[in-house]
Amino acid sequence: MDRAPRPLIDNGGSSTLLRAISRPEAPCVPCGPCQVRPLAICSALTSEELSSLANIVSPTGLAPRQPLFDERGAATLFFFVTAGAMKIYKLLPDGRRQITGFLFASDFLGLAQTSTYAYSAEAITRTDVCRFRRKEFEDLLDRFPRLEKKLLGVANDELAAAQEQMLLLGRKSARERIASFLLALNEKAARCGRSSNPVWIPMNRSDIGDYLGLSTETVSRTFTELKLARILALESNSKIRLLDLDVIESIADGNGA
Amino acid sequence: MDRAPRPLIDNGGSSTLLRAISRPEAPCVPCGPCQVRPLAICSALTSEELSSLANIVSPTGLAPRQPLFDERGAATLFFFVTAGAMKIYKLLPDGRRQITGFLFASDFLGLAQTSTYAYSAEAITRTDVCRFRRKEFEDLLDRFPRLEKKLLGVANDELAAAQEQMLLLGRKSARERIASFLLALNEKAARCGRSSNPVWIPMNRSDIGDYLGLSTETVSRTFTELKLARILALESNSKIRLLDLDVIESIADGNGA
DNA sequence: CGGGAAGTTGAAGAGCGTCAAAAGTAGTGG
DNA sequence: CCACTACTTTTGACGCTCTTCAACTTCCCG
Repeated sequence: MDRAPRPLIDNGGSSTLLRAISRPEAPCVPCGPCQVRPLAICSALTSEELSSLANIVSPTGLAPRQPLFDERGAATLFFFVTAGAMKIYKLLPDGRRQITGFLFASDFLGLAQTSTYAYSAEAITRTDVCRFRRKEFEDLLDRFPRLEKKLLGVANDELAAAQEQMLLLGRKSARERIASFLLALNEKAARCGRSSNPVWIPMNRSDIGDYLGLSTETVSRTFTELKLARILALESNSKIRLLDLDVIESIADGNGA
Repeated sequence: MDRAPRPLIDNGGSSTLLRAISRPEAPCVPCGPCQVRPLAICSALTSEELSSLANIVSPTGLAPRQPLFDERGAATLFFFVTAGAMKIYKLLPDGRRQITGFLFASDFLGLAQTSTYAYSAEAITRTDVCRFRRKEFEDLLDRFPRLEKKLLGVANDELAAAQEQMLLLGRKSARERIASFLLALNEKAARCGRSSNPVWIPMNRSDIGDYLGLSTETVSRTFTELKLARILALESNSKIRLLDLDVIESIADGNGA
């Protein structure tokens, strides 16, 4: 049943075992050829500052379904995603799950104010991350105020996105949730230089349900419904074309037919 | 019908009219006698730095139901709450509302990365706020890195709280939502030096519903249910005693009977 | 191909929303 | 102080959306 790869970080006990998987193909100056830097907060750094960053980074690869860290685990590391897709989520004791975000190249995760992580993180596809020791990264923040300012800006953007998601979870219908989700995913893809419309949907129906507060069945039924209404087309289960952005937008905002 | 006081800031049109209501009782050095400073981010400042802050602050009073600013209005100002209670919320075009947070003394609001506010803010009770011009406050952040660091910390805490709220909205039952809400409100009151258990509930049932993604009727019914189960007692409609914190906690976490 | 996971579809039921009305509460003015 | 009004809260009846459970189909990878 449990075919998931073992976690990168095992914080189950009191020991803080690190089983880092260094990529063989990782260059000596890891940040040099980085493709996502212009979009990531690293863009706030000069090239000298960047080499300070490069000194403390460990490029790491994750297999699909491989956990990166667990809620309540000691928050000793901090990450940038440079390729692939991840999900972060919280669990209730009985197994109910709320996915609070999907992360793609240029996103970061693991920034905790507390000593433990507030959520779990797991790879969806094959994923590459840049790993930093928390302490070293915080030292860097002290030395490079521009980096800290950028981080504050991103944190604020995420807060705004979280509030938008609360509106979705608290007040939108299943149809409106799906429309909002696809629209947001498509816009983020466009903004971050990934292919948009058709938009890549790396997560499965169960993940989408746990992100939108719906069951997998309702997600599936709603996709079918929108497909029959010729509002969207599934080019494959993981690639969706939005046929009329205006209509989808009006559905997402609650004005839809 | 519309008995709400006029907004403090009118950003309806293109004009940016400021109708600030200076409190007559506001002292010349407004931050000097501030009661909430130890809890607010101002605690990161030395007394010299504090006087720089005091130079640019305008203490302002709000009547119950008085709007402070509106979603999409130009984000020119930034606020600390020093007394009272406020709510921040987002609306859908058809009037559905999601309250994304309740704010009390020592909380701040209005920090936007964009040129416009991402949510509306309105006083629940008579409320006092410290008002800053955004530009001046940002200059202060550049001069006092400790203040910026503190702000980043608070933003991170709020992000964690937002994720907890997503779990609530996406995956918890009405009973679990009410239990989580009362527990969180009680804990925050204790943490911020307000009276806890009985906890002060300044918002009405409709506000609670719009915060928890429920109808007012369901909020009322659930209160009645928990009251009959002798889990909580209403000392008045705005003062609730939690009779068994352990039971309430287990309900909030989804283990409740 | 073949087996297992992921996705879809159907039927039935639960939980919460909606509508409606009663009860409680607060503010106002005689 | 009490009556009048308006709003908030509570309670009840009913219906709808979404969940649950189950069976079936499709997809994917060895």
